[in-house]
Amino acid sequence: MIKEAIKQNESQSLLHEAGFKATPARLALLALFKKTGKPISIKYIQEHLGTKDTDQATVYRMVNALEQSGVVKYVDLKHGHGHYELASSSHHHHAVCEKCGKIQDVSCDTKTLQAKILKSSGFAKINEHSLEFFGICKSCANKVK
Amino acid sequence: MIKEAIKQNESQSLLHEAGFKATPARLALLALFKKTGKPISIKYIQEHLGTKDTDQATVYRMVNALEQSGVVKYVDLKHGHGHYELASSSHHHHAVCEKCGKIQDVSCDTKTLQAKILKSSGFAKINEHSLEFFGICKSCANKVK
DNA sequence: GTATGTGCAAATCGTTTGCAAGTCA
DNA sequence: TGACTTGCAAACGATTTGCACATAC
Repeated sequence: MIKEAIKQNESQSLLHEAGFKATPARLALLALFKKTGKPISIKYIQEHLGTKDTDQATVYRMVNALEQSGVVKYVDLKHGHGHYELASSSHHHHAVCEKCGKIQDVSCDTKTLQAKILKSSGFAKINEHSLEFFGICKSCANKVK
Repeated sequence: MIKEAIKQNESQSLLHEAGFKATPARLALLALFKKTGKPISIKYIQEHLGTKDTDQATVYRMVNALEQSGVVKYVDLKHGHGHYELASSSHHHHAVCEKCGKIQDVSCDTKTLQAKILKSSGFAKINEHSLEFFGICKSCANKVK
């Protein structure tokens, strides 16, 4: 598949540019991130990486390395463990359904928000912020009557 | 001290209303929350509860119980472990200095924010949100030149 | 007196690390 | 070849749990 080949090359370059070797596990990880498009857990990654098991330690190491180089982003969804997603997509946050766990992207006017905080907090610089919403999605609301 | 007595009675009623017994450890915990006024860690709680050591397990149990009854709030400051603060104070968020760990309260227009999200997310209800800022406070910025 | 709360130790969960062996460039 | 990666197992820190004892009401 030409399409697949292109995608793989993209990932390969991405890794090389970040200073990493393009190993099968890493390519599979990036493909998984692209495929799901949502924040996923370490466990989920492990179970969906491919046919052969990739060690937990390796998954953690890959994800941490990619996080430090800015390729992926850590997200805390209050599930007791971390979630990660590709950082490449535009800046956004999440709404998490407390019933079914469904995750919805939510846009965010970063500049306004951070500028406001900068003023009121007395900080010299705001590097980043986390913003997550927790509630009930419509389909769950309907189910429960 | 009359003032102390009043405070203790307040805490006592608070606990009773939430369905808990007013044990010394719990009263001390509430007093500590009131005194510090900032999100604190389990470790900090353990070390500052009073003269005699309170077991870790007890601290966790107290804090979880109080969280479930809505008396305290869990805050994730990306320190690798949870922080807690009294929920009674007005709704606000935090700016955390990545250098010195200083925590600054930040106000937040909850209604506007949640209403906006409600519209754009397609959720039936938003129960809560987390919003934390990470940056460099002024005194750290000055130190580093 | 009885339901709750506590201390202690062991268990569990998520995550990190040391080291020897394997792989990409 | 040589630096970077991986697997495995052990270590680790945060949090939870089982159980016998202690305490608030």
